[in-house]
Amino acid sequence: MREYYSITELTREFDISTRTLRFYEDEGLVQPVRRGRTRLFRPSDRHLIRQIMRGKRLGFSINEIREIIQMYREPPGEVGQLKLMIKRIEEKREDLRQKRRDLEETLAELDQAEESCVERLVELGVNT
Amino acid sequence: MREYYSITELTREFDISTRTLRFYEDEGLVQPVRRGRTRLFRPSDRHLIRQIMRGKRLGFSINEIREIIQMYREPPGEVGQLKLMIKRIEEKREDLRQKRRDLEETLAELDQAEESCVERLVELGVNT
DNA sequence: CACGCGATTTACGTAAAAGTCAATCGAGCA
DNA sequence: TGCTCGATTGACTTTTACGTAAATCGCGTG
Repeated sequence: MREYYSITELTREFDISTRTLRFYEDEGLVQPVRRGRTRLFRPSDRHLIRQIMRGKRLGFSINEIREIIQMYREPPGEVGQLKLMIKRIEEKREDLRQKRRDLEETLAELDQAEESCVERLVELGVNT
Repeated sequence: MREYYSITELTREFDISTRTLRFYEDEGLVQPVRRGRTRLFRPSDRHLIRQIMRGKRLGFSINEIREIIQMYREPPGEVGQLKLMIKRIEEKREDLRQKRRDLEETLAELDQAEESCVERLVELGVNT
């Protein structure tokens, strides 16, 4: 496990720009340490970036991603906070289950669309 | 099956604004017919809106949604176009499969996060 | 017919998520 | 010391997906 990653290493790995990583830092999503002014990203930051990219692919906004990331952290110590956290986690999970239904429906429709295309090709006598 | 829906009916059903529906019309996603200047949405438009909302929840842009919707239409008549269409459909499906992996991973992590919270509650001796 | 009310059009505004550009910095090295 | 090259900072710009406001239209009702 590497100790530090440079900003350009990570931009290449995740195919994003330096501007994007700095934006995520401004937004408090990652907190690279500094040597002078240069950012040094640790494995934990790298892991966070991976989670951010996942969230982006699923269509979550930066704020939603921030909320999700907070859920992965150590549970709070106070009972009220804990119960609130559990409620929020359950809400996010319901959100994801809706996305899953949307996803399966879309996949099914695309399957059908492809089948129609293949059928049409067969009709046209194309050697598949 | 109703013949026509008014714009406000649909804004209520899908919880979106009239501006949004007009925007989708400008973008060519729906094509309501007109009585005078008033838009009349048909069941097919309503179905399209349902598909648009699904796409939005999955984080697709308007352009991507437009592409997906085109895939649902009648297959093209020309062989080259058909093959191209099949290729595009396969790409979109790979996209969706990635989203599904992202989704399952996120759900798993949220499951774990909730479990941690519940454990913590038990430690604190809270009657669940 | 006047009125109210929903719908339309036109145009400008805005928030989110970066992109872009210019100036600057600092570390290594020849 | 001068140079290069990657990194940083700050400011401004852009794109997407609508929001909002103002003026207008037209239809049904009293």
